[in-house]
Amino acid sequence: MSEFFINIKTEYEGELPFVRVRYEGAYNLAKTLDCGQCFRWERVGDAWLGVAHGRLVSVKQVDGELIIYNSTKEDFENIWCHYFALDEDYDEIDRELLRNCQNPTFVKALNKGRGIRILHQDAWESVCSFIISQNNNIPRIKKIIDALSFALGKQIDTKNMENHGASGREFYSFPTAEAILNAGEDFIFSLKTGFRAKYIIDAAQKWCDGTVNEAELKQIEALDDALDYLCKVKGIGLKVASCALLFGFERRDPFPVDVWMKRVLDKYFEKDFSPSTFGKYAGVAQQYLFDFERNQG
DNA sequence: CTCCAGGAACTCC
DNA sequence: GGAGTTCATGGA
Repeated sequence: MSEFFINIKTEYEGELPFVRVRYEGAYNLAKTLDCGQCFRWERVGDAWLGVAHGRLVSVKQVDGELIIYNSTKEDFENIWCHYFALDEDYDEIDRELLRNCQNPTFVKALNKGRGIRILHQDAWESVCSFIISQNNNIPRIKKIIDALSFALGKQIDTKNMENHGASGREFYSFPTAEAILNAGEDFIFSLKTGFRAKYIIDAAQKWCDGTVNEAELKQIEALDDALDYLCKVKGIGLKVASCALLFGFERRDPFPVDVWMKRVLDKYFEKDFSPSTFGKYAGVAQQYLFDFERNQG
């Protein structure tokens, strides 16, 4: 995969390292970071500032390139190339989806949504974030995740990032399961998590004691088995499990069905349509349809 | 005031 | 095994 980007080199803006990446195929950074799959990015001018995998970076898209500030060539190869899905061939993914489904609304959604990519987020962060997402709206999900991170995460150095929106601010990594478990349910509840506090604690408990093991879960091939595995956690049902697997466990076959997706399927698809029709990239199709129903329809 | 938000557990039948 | 209710919170 790194041969795609063989010519990437670390450049500097003052003492701030950055990389410039010419990507292959369609890429829509704004939609990718603002389509509801992630909750820790904010727009700063023409760039996006955010924390992922315990690091603070600023990203912008310009003339067929992504520029990632506060990243060296090594960070790019080890973290950001995969995180931003720059190592995947979305032209091929789109072709595969269109081979499997010619529903006119889906074709329209794909054409409008082309460039959305599914990030590769941290597994625990995905599990926890989508527990918080249940019966909640995106602005408030972000608030709660910020509060959790501020209270229990590790502070991140903002050195050299002052000119990218970090001036006078503090940034924190997403807290580990251990940190959340140690904080206790009452504290988690005090961060306005509501009825989800006990679910977050149960997830942290099972993550820490090995009942839910990231490596083990990633080994499971059958989607239904992986969903069942995550549903061992109280507060994780089919939809949250699907999101967590899609966004945090390297899978592209889960198809999360939420209130928006129910509307789409109800309005534009035949009654007995199964999302498995989309095949191994069903999750990408879901993102196109989600974007279509929320922002285009 | 009511309704809703990237739902899931619980309680009935 | 479905249908209805409940759960915190905040914004529209």
